[in-house]
Amino acid sequence: MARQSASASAPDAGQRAAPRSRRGARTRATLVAAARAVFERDGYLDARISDIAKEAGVAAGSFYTYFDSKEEAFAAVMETVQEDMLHPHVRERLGEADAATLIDAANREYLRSYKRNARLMALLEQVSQIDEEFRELRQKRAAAFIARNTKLIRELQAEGKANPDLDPRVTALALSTMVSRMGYLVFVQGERIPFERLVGTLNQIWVDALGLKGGGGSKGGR
Amino acid sequence: MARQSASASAPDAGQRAAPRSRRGARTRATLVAAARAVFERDGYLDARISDIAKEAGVAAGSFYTYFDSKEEAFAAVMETVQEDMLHPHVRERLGEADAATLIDAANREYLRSYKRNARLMALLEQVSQIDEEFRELRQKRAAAFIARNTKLIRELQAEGKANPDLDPRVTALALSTMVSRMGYLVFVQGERIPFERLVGTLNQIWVDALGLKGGGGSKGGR
Amino acid sequence: MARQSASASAPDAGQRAAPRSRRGARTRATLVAAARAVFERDGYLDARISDIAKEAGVAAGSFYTYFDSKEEAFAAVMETVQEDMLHPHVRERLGEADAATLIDAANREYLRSYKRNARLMALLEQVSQIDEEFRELRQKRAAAFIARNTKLIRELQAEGKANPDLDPRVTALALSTMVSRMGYLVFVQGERIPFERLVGTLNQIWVDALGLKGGGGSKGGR
Amino acid sequence: MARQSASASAPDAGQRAAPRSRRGARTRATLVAAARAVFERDGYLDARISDIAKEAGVAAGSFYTYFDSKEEAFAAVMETVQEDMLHPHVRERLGEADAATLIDAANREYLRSYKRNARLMALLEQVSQIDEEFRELRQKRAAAFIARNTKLIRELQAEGKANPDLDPRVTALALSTMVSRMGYLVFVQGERIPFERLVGTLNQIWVDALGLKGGGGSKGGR
DNA sequence: TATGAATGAGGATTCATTCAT
DNA sequence: GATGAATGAATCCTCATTCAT
Repeated sequence: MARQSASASAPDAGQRAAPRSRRGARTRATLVAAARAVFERDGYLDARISDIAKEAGVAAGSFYTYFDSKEEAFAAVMETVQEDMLHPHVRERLGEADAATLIDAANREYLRSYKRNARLMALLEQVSQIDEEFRELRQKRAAAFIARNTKLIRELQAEGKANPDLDPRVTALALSTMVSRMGYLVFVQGERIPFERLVGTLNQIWVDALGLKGGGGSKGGR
Repeated sequence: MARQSASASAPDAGQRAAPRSRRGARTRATLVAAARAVFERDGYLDARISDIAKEAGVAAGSFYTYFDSKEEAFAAVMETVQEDMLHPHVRERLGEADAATLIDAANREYLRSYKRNARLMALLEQVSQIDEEFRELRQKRAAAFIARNTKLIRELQAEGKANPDLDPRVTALALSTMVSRMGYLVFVQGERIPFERLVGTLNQIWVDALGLKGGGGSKGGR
Repeated sequence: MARQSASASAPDAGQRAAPRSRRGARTRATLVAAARAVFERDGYLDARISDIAKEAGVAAGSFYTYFDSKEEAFAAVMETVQEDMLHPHVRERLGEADAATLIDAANREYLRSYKRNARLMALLEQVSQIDEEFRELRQKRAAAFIARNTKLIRELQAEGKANPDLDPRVTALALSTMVSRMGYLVFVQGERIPFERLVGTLNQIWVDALGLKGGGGSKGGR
Repeated sequence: MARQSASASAPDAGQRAAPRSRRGARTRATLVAAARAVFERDGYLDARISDIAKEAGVAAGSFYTYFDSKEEAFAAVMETVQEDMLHPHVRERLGEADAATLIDAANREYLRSYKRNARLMALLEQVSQIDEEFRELRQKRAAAFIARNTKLIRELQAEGKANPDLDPRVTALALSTMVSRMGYLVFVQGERIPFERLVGTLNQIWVDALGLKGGGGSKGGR
């Protein structure tokens, strides 16, 4: 699994030069935090630049010292969670665990971080529907997950552990999308499903869909 | 399965009285068609009332003879596809077919109509991120599907045909969401998957996830 | 001398459609008059759209019903004086007068209309230094004069009445420019020269420079 | 002809004290050069203080160590060409040459320096239309030329070499203005006239307009 | 002197909605 | 019903100038 630097998938074309003084860096950070607060409170569309500045306690014009536009400020906010959303490195941590364990860890990890950053995920979902650039950003991120899972399915098939009839890419797409969307439904839309039941059911669907043989069916929301 | 009148799930608070004259009805229809065209062309946010009026060949003010707002016009547009999106009554048509056949028919039907109305589905997705009212509309629609599928799973479990360990509702949610989201990915986002492979793979995941016994596994994107 | 329609040399690309109602036409005219007043009072750069609207007694936004920008409003103002500035048709009026008489009439006419429209000419001069589009407009206008005078000199040379050694175009340029610039100095900059002395001196320079033979040297600021 | 110190005609009210340190003098010079470059590149109106500072490689605030405003910086730029634009002292150099020779030398000299400093002359022309102060500066400069030429015409008339009927001042104004404006047309506006033809034609007009007797008519754009 | 961040006044512009004809 | 003009609230954004370090 290739490591991806957080900044690689961020749209950073046209970003302002970093502040040159310590004071500037501080102000910029304040603005990013303020932007996050305002975005989460008002939503992307209703967030006004002047409110972000006010929230940060700076003059309206100072916003433009650091960002050219609301989009750029939003991108800066998203960068602050890149690290947390990207991660799992599940495999490295688990070593040579069996497939079901791996899947459980990945789903669990993913949904946990979805929960942690639910408001921002909701925002990204919203902004993706509004701004082409962020639609692409989101897609690129998703693509990384899909690619990883496609590879996983291929390997399991090669090892004779998973149903060889499946199209690895389409299956990975469907199952990944399912997990991601359930995160949205539960943590953003407020669909009431206990965390363990959520993870367990999704794990089970993965395991059954892949037709995993051997290994522990011990997980699952049963 | 209860029939739902098309208007039942539409937000109809504040809707204007229907036009009384024949001319009025014609103008209203023209405006709805124009609204659809403009929404599909420019997206919801960038669609201007004046553009809709222009597209319809009427004066800007005339828009307000029939709608109070952009939202209302959008609702009117969505109503025109209700019938097509609401659908399948698969069961009625198929009679007592086996579960796999039923599932195939339902998924196939759903994805076909998704494809047919892709641009509007994209719009609904967009508007749902912007307007609370339409978020609810979409959720209500989805709820109808989920309820139906929950019931289906319960019945299959009762008949001993499906894995009794599954939580019927969570499973229905996950699998339905998966199908719906794949429709979005393929027909809106442009993810390139051949139709039969798409349907086949999704069917297969349903069948495997439910642990269906007996009946035809003949379908499937293999 | 070819007739030129007033609109031919005006930059009308991108102009708004003409008002469709009588009321609209009235408001537009009011705005043009207000724009002229504000431009003359404050100069082009300091004229604010909102002041023009206020002067016209309409809401700020109404300006944009008729013009897209300050430039367009200025163009509309200039069009109202096109007719007056373009004209002379001196020759038609005078018939076959001798050259000196013709020159006197042309210069006299030109300077009179310069005086009448001095404030607008000053504005055009200013705007020409600021806006490329109007620089070209002014140049095109000047070119019409130059062309006419070039032709006049050629004809006089052909008839043996003017110094054949002169380059007709360069001479026409120099002499025309001289008249035009003197108009600016006297009527805009406020250089104090009595009108008759101004016209007389310029006529004399034309006559002497062209080396006109025969005909009346009776004019001249002597 | 009275010598004029370069600074005499510059608006020096409010000018900052000269830099005291050697470093200061260097920075100031850098800023003046940068200002010239930016003015010539962007025009006066579009030139931003911050761009001048950037061009000079100093912080924005440093600009204000040396100038109070854009106007003052522009004045400083103009001062650097004063010497070159201020003229010829033709007479001193030529001694008692005849009038035609004198005129040729003056026009030639003037147009040459106009060509050399065309971009700055264009700027001065532009700024004169924008800033009262510089309008006056330009007028004062022109006045010096006019005065000199008025005097020249008077002397020629007194010596019986020039047409005694001419109003010396108006004639000087018209002829000087003509030369200056032709410089603008050719070197700024890009009117295509070969230098010798330009000078020759203008000389000829001067000679003919003054009715110069005796001396060489050898010059002229023939 | 130099730095570069912070300030904030000031106008442009858009468009949903109203309304007189 | 239809018209299309009029309204004006609501932000955006720029950039000269100041000032703490």
